[in-house]
Amino acid sequence: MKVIAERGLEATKLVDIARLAGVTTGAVTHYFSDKDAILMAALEMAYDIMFANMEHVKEQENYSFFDIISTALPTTAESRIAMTVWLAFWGRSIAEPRVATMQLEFHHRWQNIVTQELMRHYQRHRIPLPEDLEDVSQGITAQVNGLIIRGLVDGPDWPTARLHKSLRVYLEQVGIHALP
Amino acid sequence: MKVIAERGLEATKLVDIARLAGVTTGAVTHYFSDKDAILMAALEMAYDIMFANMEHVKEQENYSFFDIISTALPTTAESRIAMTVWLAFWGRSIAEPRVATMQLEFHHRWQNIVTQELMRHYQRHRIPLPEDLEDVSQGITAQVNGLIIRGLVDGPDWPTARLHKSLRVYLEQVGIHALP
DNA sequence: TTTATTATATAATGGTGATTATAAAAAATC
DNA sequence: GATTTTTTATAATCACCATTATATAATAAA
Repeated sequence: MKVIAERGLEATKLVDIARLAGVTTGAVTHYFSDKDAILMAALEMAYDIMFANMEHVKEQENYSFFDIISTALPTTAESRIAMTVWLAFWGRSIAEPRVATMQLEFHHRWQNIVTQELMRHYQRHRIPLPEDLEDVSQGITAQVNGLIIRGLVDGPDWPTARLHKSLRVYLEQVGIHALP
Repeated sequence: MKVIAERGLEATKLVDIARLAGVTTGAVTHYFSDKDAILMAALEMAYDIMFANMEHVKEQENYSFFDIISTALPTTAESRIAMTVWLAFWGRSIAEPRVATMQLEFHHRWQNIVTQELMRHYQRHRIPLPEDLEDVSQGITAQVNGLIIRGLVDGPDWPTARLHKSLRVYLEQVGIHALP
């Protein structure tokens, strides 16, 4: 993940991965069938980290919908790397069906969590569920995806505070306040 | 652009480009300094097409804000190819500063047009400009970017109608109706 | 028409890096 | 302690493809 996030997907060589891990290519190839398997493992790990961060928030007794969603934003060094990997693979999913499948699979998992947490929010605050719950959920995801790109590419212009504010404003516009 | 959109950025060979153009690599290399120059030209062309589409809408006597920004959505074969190229290059902009610079440059150009058209919308409909005009504009861009990704990757699930509806709902949520 | 210039094709070169093979070292099993 | 298995390193191979070079064809200029 570190190599991909630093060098980009195409410039990622096995030697670089090995060197960063403090071993040689022999050690790396011993554990993976081929390079593709390594790259796919990196993508999988990126998503795992994101989901783990969400789970971590859920463990708190009082968390808001915002807290859950904002874990996807590239605001920490760790999540920045993870989301950079995420972004790097979109280009590849154009041509490689296996990558596309994995991206979609994880996407739906994410989408489900968002919808679920959205329902929790409404119920907690005694707000009747909107008819277009699914649409609201999809809209939130689109907004978050857009913000992730901004945060990654336009880093200096989009520090954590701005990303958070932007997301908060959006959620308020669709009637979701930031309270736990 | 066609080759990139079909095969992906990394799998794009000079031979493929030449073949699709009906010539050999000799003809291609004669007009470009190197492969990178070809790829950059493709990215530039993708943006040019998008901007041209916007200009085309502007030429109509009655157009809405929605009409302008919906041109970015991958709803036609042409815009689909253009936006696929756009997506493919995000991954590359991680590591290659020249790509990142170009992407940012074009992004700001796009952002300016959105802000401008947003002002036009408010003025046309005698709505006072909101204080956070810039934020609204940025939010719209984030939403559109997110929808572009969905449309490209989740194609069958996100046909033109759904993309349009989703965008329309978002705009209404931020107080922008779809009338010309 | 002749010559110069440009366009295209074909072929040769060379670098890069994944993959594979072999060997040595380390760890586990007996 | 001996031997098998696993791990890691080093080296060799091999394919791929951008780049360069050379040759031919087409067009323009004289």
